[in-house]
Amino acid sequence: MTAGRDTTDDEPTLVWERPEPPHRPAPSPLDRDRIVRAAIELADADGLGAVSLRKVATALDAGPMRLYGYLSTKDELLDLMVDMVYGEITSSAPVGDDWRATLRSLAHRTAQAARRHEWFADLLGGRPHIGPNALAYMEASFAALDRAPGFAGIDAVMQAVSAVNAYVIGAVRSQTSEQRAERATGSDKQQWQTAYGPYMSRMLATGRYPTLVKVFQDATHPDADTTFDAGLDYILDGIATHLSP
Amino acid sequence: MTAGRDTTDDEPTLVWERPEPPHRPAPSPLDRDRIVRAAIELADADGLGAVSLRKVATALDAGPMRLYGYLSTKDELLDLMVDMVYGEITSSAPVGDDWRATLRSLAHRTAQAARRHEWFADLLGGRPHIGPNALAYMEASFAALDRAPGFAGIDAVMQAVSAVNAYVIGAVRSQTSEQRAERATGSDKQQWQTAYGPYMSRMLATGRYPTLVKVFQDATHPDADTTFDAGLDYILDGIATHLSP
DNA sequence: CCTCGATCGATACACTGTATTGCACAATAC
DNA sequence: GTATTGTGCAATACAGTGTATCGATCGAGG
Repeated sequence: MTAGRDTTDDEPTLVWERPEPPHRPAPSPLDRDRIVRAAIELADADGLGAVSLRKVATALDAGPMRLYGYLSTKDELLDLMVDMVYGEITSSAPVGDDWRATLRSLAHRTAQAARRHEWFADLLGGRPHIGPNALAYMEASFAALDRAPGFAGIDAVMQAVSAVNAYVIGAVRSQTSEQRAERATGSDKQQWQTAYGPYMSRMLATGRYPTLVKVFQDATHPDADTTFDAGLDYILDGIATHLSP
Repeated sequence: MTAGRDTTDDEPTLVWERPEPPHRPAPSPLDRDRIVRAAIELADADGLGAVSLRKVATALDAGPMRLYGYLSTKDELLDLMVDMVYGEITSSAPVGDDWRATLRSLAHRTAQAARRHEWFADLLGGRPHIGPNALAYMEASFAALDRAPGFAGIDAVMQAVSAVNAYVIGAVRSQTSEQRAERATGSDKQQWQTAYGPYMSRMLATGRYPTLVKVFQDATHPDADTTFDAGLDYILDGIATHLSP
């Protein structure tokens, strides 16, 4: 009405059909941190398998190839995700004076982070972690032991750190595996029984695993935290007993 | 010549062009073990990424879909691969009377198997291992501690086994990661220096990692076996000191 | 000899990571 | 002012993945 333009004339009005710029629709500056955060959000919600460059890109209103301006490969994205979690772990790290307390705190924070980000365990230890935050994690561990008395030289410190790290990696993986199993059965033990029960019953009935039968029957399966702490204490005690007096 | 048959007559001679049956070209019975072995061969040679159902199938002179008669999913194949390695580990397992010797032996055999099969570490601990050989591994661990004096009940046994397993998983992963790094640099330390050297130098120069600097400078980096054994001893000692007298 | 049921191959589909290509704009040179 | 250059993005393309579906072909049973 007002302008008197009808859509019957299609050719000239086509210019009106483009209220948005043909290209560059608000390019949305898009730095690495936003990319990594989007990827982590996807992974937290739907698992590592849901992290594809296409999905990350569309979550940021961009084409897949756009990411290659900030990343050179998908593995690099995964590395950055891992390092961001290390950032969560080392942020506000308590600088205790006791080396055992410091290592325990780092281990606990790692386990907590792995509970928040189930995919973390899948990436942990798979390739060298040398991002800035992973280095900060290592620095905190080494520094705690380096300050402590009794450690005979830097080599002893390194062996202790390696041992604790190995344990944490394995324990976190086990914890995540258990967490997944629990969640997959709908937080209901009955389904697990019906899913794996027959197989396990058949296996245990073969008589080849007498001790496992006892374990299944008698053991009170403690929660993951207790097991995690118990193992951690084994290692820390083992390290402590090897200190020079 | 001899038979006087020319290829100009194509129609009737076509039957000679089929020396092999049109379908079922020697169906090659193909059981699960052969499939798993082929997959392991591929993984050993070119890594886990080279294990695709198509490649495994063609290695067995079969179409990809043929495998689905024996496997229901690719993850199942990976599980079977893992369990076959557990079979290598537990085959001819020494039944020592000393629980520490038994656990140490199992750990060492695991580490050796992981060296033979670099992909093993990637799969280790990622999902529950409940194959027959993995169960045998667990049975051996549990039995060793169950026979041993000093363990107060099956719960103590379970916590000890969990701790050792977690350590072994993490240590094997670290070992494999290191093995890959060494191999990737052409078994030459110079290349690693030029590849990651600049980045590491920059990072260490920031002054945020003073202890890491010391470690890089002063530490004599021992071989993987020594570190592995040292950590294992920490755990075993820690467990031993927690025994009831 | 014929039919039925199982088995296997071919095809197809949605999806992956990434190389390449081409185009629309910004900034620069005259 | 116009012409040119360069840059960054999107579109396209490709090889490869796991797996569902569909026919054809074979053996066995009547």
